[in-house]
Amino acid sequence: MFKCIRGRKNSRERILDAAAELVSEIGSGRLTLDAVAERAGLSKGGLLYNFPSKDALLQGMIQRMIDEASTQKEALREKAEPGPNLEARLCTATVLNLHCGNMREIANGLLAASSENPRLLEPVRHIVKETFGNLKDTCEDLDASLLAWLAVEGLTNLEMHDLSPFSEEDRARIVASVNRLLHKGIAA
Amino acid sequence: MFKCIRGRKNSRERILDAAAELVSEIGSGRLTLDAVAERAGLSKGGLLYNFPSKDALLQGMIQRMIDEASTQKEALREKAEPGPNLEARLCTATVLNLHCGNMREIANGLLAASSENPRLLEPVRHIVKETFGNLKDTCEDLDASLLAWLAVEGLTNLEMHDLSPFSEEDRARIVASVNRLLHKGIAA
DNA sequence: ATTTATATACCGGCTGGACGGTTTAGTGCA
DNA sequence: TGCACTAAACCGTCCAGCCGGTATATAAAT
Repeated sequence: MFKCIRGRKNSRERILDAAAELVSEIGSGRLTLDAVAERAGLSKGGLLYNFPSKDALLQGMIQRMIDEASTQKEALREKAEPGPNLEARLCTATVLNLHCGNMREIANGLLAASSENPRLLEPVRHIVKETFGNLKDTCEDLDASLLAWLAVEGLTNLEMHDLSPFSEEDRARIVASVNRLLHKGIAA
Repeated sequence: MFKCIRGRKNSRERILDAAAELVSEIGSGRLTLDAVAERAGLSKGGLLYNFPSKDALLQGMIQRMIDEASTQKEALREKAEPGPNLEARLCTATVLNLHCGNMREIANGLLAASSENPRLLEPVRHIVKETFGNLKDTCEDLDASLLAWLAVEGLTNLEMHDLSPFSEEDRARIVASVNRLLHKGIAA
């Protein structure tokens, strides 16, 4: 099992990477199976062998994003410093990680699914709802936690659409502000 | 000039409304000229008479959003209460208005343009950059201003993708938190 | 050991339908 | 006469999904 004769690496991963990159480069509406197959280094038939339809491919992108986020969050929870609003701190850090460095494109499944078939966002809808519930249940300062969460969502959304006007330093400063908000709250 | 014989209302407006609604309902990737024409209550020829290409239509959606935002912002500036971080307060209020009530779909041009042809977002990119510049130049508390701005961006983005888990009360509470943040800042 | 069978992983040409855009011929109002 | 369309046919392109085939690996049978 887990054999991969032709590909050097798991084909599914290569395909998902290719799709995510292409969304960044040419826009979610121009994502075609042919383009993904070429970028991933296999044929269209091979692509459809791994993902039997375009919807399945988009679902795979969404699922990987969710799995990756979940893994990262639990990893962060292990080494989390004690302090207030833990869940919100984990949540913001995860969202920021998902759109940083070599992960920069992993969230592009959102754009692709949203443009092609909004129903594919159902799992994401569920996660968002769950996240909100967690924050409500566990965070000492819900107002600050929500603001922090929404702010990193806003930041990553700007970055996804390539609309961010922020330099690396700007981004760092914003992240620092988010953390300060989560530790100190809004002034009285 | 500005005559509109057949339509009860400006055709261009009806077309833009129809397109924005359709993006909400069927997803930006499934936005077709035929569907827009049907929804707007005119023929495809009539649609292409008003917007000679799909790109032109998307550009029109973006432009209306920008114009609407600019108008609203200046209207808000007239009756703005004195206080800190004026520009950020105008900015957040405008973004929130653009995604509220009968305006709910006006920002959908972003999704449509992003999926079809990301280059059409250039004017938005410019506005975002300018907004950031304004905040930097005029806001007493830049950190709080940026967080507030990004938070409402995050909120409206969730709403655009129909991912928001927030009730009306939740939303009101978040908006109140944003305003508190802009008036009081982050705790020391 | 050799043949046969089956499964895995993939190739790549093809087709049918959808879609953007054009064209043409005509309509009703000012 | 010009403006703002309607109605419908049409064209070329693009693209998802289909399908027959291929190479390799493993298993079973002889």
